[in-house]
Amino acid sequence: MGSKSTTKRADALRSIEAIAQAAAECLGRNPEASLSEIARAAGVGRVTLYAHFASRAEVVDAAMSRAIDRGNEVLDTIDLTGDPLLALARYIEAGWHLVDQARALLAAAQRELSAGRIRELHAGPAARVEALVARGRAEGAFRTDLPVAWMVNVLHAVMHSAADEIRAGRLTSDRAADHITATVLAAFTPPGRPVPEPGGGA
Amino acid sequence: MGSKSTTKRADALRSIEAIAQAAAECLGRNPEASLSEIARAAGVGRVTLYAHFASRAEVVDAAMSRAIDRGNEVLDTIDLTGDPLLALARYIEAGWHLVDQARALLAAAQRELSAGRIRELHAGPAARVEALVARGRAEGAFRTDLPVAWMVNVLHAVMHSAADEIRAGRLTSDRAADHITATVLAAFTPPGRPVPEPGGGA
DNA sequence: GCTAAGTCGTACAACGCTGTTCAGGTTATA
DNA sequence: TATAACCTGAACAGCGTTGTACGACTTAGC
Repeated sequence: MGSKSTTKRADALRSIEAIAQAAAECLGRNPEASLSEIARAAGVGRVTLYAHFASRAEVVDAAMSRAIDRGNEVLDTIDLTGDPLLALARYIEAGWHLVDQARALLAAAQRELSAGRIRELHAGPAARVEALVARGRAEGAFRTDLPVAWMVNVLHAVMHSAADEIRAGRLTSDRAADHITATVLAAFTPPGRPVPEPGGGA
Repeated sequence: MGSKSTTKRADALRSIEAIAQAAAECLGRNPEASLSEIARAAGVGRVTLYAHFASRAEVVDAAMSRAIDRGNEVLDTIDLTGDPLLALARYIEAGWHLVDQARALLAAAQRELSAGRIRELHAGPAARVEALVARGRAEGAFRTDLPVAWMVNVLHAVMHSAADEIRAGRLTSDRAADHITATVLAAFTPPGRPVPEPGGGA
């Protein structure tokens, strides 16, 4: 069943895409954005939105899925092998603003979607970062006196913190990655070992 | 004018206090808590709430002021002099959960109050922490290759992160302060210098 | 060019929240 | 104990949101 339902008009597919994209943008800015706002941002009537998505939850789910996919695409282009310090620096450089947009979206999702669905969506990208941290610990590059989950959380917390600073006008976008990297690499350094010099390495 | 209005019944003062306290609690849990919810939590009728506060904004302001006052009281009991590392550890130990409750409250305030009013309320406590960080830098205990504002932000971000982890059930409350301290002290260590051993010091 | 799929604006009902009014009951305070 | 201050529930208007229904228009696809 469902093999013939592929008969969607190109017109409709374009609308669905526009809505999902607008939803990701609007909810990324404000987790409480209304469906009217999203429809308007998509250049589509509010009724049209309801023609494709039965409820608000479905719209949020679509936006979330879209953002996760985008994130996975970006993550795929990053080399997370080799020296864990450099790998982490590459991850931060490429992903900090992407991770930030996902946060507000996540806030919307947490009110609209089931906890299981959220875990299901979030699991993929999270696993890769966890693996990187775990490898860094195993190779002696990162400290092991704190849980992996805690370290991953710190990493993301500092990324979000940078986004907040930018929104507040206290930090410029081009310096964000350097600040985050310097901070996190120091936080991850094993006790007793010297903190790496920023920009120094290789 | 207004000199005779001191004639408030003890009854009324108790209600106002109960409402402010309930508001701080409810908004601390959920920034979108309705006034009905707050009134119910205060054990007071919704109309009574409007008898004392003209608008939602006034309730939020009262809750925020209350939380700030409480924070200042706690901060006053903490010795922020001496070794900056130990002072920072003392600050974290005493204030991390207090700072966390203030966050959700701040989120409510940012939607209801003017930016100026928020700065006015927030300035006091923020200044003390900034001073501590600045002193630590001047004495060579903390790194100086990152802005003070950024370091303060990192400190708070990691505190909030701990609160999130507790809510998610991945961290127990009694270990939070140790994790935060170990992480932040490492993040603040000047490049090239060894990160302090957790619990080591004095 | 015909037809069905898609879109549009308007309008509707239902809901929850805010803020106000009113009439009647309770309690502090002098 | 008298009285004014206080508290209360119920009820109302106004607003924005969600979700649905309708009739008319436009467009994709054969």
